[in-house]
Amino acid sequence: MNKRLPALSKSGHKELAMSDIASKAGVCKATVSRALNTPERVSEATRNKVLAVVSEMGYTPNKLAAGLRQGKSRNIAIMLPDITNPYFSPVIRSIENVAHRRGYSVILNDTQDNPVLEKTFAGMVKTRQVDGIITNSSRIPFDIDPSLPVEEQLPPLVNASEFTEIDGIPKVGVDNYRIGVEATEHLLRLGHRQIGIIAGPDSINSSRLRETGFRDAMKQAGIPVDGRLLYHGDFSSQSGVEGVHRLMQQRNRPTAIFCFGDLAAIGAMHALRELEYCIPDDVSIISVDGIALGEYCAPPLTTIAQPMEAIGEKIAHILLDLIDGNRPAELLNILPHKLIVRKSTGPVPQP
Amino acid sequence: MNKRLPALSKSGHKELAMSDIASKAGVCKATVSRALNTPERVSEATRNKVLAVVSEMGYTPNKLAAGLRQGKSRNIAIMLPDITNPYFSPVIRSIENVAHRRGYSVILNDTQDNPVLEKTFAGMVKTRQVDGIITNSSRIPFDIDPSLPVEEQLPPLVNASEFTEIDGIPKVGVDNYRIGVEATEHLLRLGHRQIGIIAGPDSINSSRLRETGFRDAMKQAGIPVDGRLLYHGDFSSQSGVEGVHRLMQQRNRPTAIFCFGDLAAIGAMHALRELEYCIPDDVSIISVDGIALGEYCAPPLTTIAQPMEAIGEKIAHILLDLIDGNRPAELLNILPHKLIVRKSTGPVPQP
DNA sequence: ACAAACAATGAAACCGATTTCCATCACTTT
DNA sequence: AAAGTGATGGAAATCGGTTTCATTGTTTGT
Repeated sequence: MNKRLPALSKSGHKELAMSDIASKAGVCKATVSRALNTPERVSEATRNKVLAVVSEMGYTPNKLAAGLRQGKSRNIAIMLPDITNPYFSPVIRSIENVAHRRGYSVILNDTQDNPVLEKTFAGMVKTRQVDGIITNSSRIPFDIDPSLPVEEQLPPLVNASEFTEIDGIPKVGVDNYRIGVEATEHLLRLGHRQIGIIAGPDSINSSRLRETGFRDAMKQAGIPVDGRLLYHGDFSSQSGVEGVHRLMQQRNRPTAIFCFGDLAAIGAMHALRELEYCIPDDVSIISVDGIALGEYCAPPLTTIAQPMEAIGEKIAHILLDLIDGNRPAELLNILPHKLIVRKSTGPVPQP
Repeated sequence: MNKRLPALSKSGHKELAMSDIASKAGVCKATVSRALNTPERVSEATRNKVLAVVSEMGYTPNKLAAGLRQGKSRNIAIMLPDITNPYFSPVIRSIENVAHRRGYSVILNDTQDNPVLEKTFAGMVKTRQVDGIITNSSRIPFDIDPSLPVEEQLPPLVNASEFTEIDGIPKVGVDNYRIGVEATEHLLRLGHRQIGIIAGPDSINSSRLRETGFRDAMKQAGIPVDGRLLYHGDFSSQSGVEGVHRLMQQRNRPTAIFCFGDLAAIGAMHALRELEYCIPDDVSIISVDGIALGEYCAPPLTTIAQPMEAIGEKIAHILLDLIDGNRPAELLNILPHKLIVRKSTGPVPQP
């Protein structure tokens, strides 16, 4: 039927191969490869000749071929539960920046927090499509045999933001327990005693840790925690709305709400405004993340900011070091968070 | 010095190759390949035997090798000016979804709107790292010879959101002129006569088009456009703040502002609140994009929403079709936008 | 019953780089 | 002057698949 065409590109000519450069320059392929990759191993004269031909003909080596030979794709993958959460954007951006500087490209995987998809994407390292993986999940998408050392069973892997319990895996993130404590302490300092939380799912580590920090800070201050003031959402704005509805209908209404993510806080503030509560005069709101938009909320959001850029850079460097065969100096990398006090928190209302 | 180790993986064993499966199954490589890729070309008995060995040994083919032979990486790249803009997230997510369903992975490139970086990333198609590219820019990062047909000079490429003037390139986006017209008409319908705009850079096509739509709608209504009510920012929230400062200090203050992006609108609303203007009682705000957060603004943002998911899907399908050698039915794909009226626009204030 | 068509599979070429191994050749060194 | 050293670069192996081509055995058609 349809005659098979020779493997030509659309424009009708085959892509240049290294052998074309070699013959044009009157050397062999190996020399071209050396001139390009290890210039010091080739005489200056030859190198210049080769390089001239290369740029004259506009040659670019085929990375798939190089990758096949070297067993490296020079790609890394980043798996995230939800690319729509603005928390991730700056992290991704700095990962991408570092990767690019170090000669790697970044493949993005939105897993929707779905373990099946996580496993699928994790397969990309077996297929050599990527050399390493960044996960933002408390699950790691590989089966490990607990009787053997973890490092020997895993590909280059960095666990970011959300930590697995498994040891031996490099982790980069913040101290969620301290964040929980400090957010609560900020509210306590302002005189709040009825404090509600809009947490994340209990299955999520960072959420549990923040909650523990909250409880410990409350206990420290000698204030009993009212279980009805604890709402578990999913970090979304919508869950912030629902959390406020739930919390504000309690007899013992909170005068302050600690949201476990800026997105939820934005939803919470929206719901409070709709219910005609004033922020912070009736209810204070504090949250965690430090997304750029927090500054433009009504009122501007008090939040504990995570150093997203620094996190991204650290993640990328550790992963690429791992790929280069270098274990990181520290397995657990906790980066400093920072309380940013804006207008959404204020003194407890006088009754 | 350091003895070169044999090419073993960390866990001390070489990755399985197709030949291992072949010998274990008592067939040749070609048959394994066929059993995996074109099962109908292999007898049922052989196929089952091969598949059994494959799953028993946990074999996954090396995609770099396949890619090299086929001249395809099964990766696509998406270049964006700023991954931090929440407009892009849903677009990326649906591109990624479609790509995944069709067997492709997505490489992300944050170009920071930098033409040099754009060219660098565009090089990924020459190196065979990706099979096609999605650009969100009015520049295309390839040199084209105007005397030759465009299609023959370019790799599979889809131009999204921001269009180049060059014909012959598949484009997916919205009708920015109509968006400009309709946003303006909405304000006119509410009785506004002094309308300001916080536009994007004049170098950006979509911004110019929206501005033209705005001007035409004004002319249609017989209202002269006051040049001092036209502010050109960069779509950022900060530029929204600055735009408001500029616009509200004019003698002829606007009673409504049309922002060319939700992020800018959020900044604008923030600045208005700080200056103690009421929205929409003193000033109405309308914008374009339809990011999720618009619903949670104070007040909720009236905006002309772009169908981000649909855009992403269309982009991905066209690009992958192009890679498969199929030209799209339409080069210019304009998807329907939708005015979402919320609380940030209202009738013109009575003086 | 015999040619033609077809299905199933193996052998080998191929994709395009990198890397190993080896042969030169020019210098030192003794 | 012989031997050792280092720089240079070519030939060929290699990475791990896919695809072409040839071979064999089995149907089908007349």
